[in-house]
Amino acid sequence: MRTVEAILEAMHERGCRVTGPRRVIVEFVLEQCEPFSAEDVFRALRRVQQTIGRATVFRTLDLLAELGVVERVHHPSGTHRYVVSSDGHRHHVVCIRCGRVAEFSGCNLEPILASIADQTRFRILDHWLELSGLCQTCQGETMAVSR
Amino acid sequence: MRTVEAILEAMHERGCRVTGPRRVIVEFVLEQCEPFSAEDVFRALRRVQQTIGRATVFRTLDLLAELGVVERVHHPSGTHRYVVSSDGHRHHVVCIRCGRVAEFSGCNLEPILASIADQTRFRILDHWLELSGLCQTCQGETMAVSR
DNA sequence: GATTAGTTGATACTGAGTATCATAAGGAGC
DNA sequence: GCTCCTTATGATACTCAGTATCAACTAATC
Repeated sequence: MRTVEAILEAMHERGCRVTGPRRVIVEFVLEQCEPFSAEDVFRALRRVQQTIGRATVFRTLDLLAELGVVERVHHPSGTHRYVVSSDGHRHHVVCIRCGRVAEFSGCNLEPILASIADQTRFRILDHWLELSGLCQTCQGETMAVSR
Repeated sequence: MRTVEAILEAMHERGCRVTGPRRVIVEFVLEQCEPFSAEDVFRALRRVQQTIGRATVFRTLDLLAELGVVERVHHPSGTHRYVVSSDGHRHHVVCIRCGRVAEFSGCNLEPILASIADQTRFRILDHWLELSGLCQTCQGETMAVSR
């Protein structure tokens, strides 16, 4: 797990300035354990620091994505979410009822990717596996209330 | 490959009306062999039929997605694209340079999904595997022009 | 042909994200 | 600590994708 200071240091090494707003955003982002939108960050920080600008939030999240601190996740709505990237390669399952997200590791897609590369003649550089379903809680509820 | 008439018939069976705009949109969609945005459809059809409305295009594409005629694909920009779906369960590889899309079948994810369900306690209902990379043509080009 | 419920298109709106630009402030060098 | 230069900021206005509304229209059933 990276610390706020380590991330700000990485920014500095990259030739970026360590500013108040960036520090506040990094601190906020590291506290999140669920995916969040830029708007979430903006709204939460507005409550703490009235003056922070929307553009700054977007810019800083872009920077954090470039630094590998967060990852952009596509949301079915078509908007971006961000997740703090943990070590290793991870994916998410989204609950279609309550929106809860679970992470899982070890997707072991390599053999599949190899056969696809073969089939399509593409060089596969990235993959995005997104699952949806019902979390444990909502499984119970849907027994009663059928959808 | 489905025909325009078969699709309009499916709409009718579903209790939807077969209207002029829907016919025009279905005809246009079936001609596409590359992914397209709703805006693409709107602009192309506006040239042919001045009066078609933006909302109608979005609504009809939604309907076609429900009927399984087209599939929604996420685009790195965060907007939706549509592709005409062929038979069976298929996924796509999108070229990050030219936007070309290749389909592939036989994703064989079942063992992986089972282990994920086990790990997360979710009941997995749907999965979405989307790959990005370089198509054969762009692989050649990037050798010369490094990115 | 009359009826009626689904569909349309114009319009205005929302929400995410970007462009612009004058002002503020980090930090390197002294 | 101070200066200066450059980057970063935030307010604002904008774009773009997609949605909501609603009166007018029309497909399809009788």
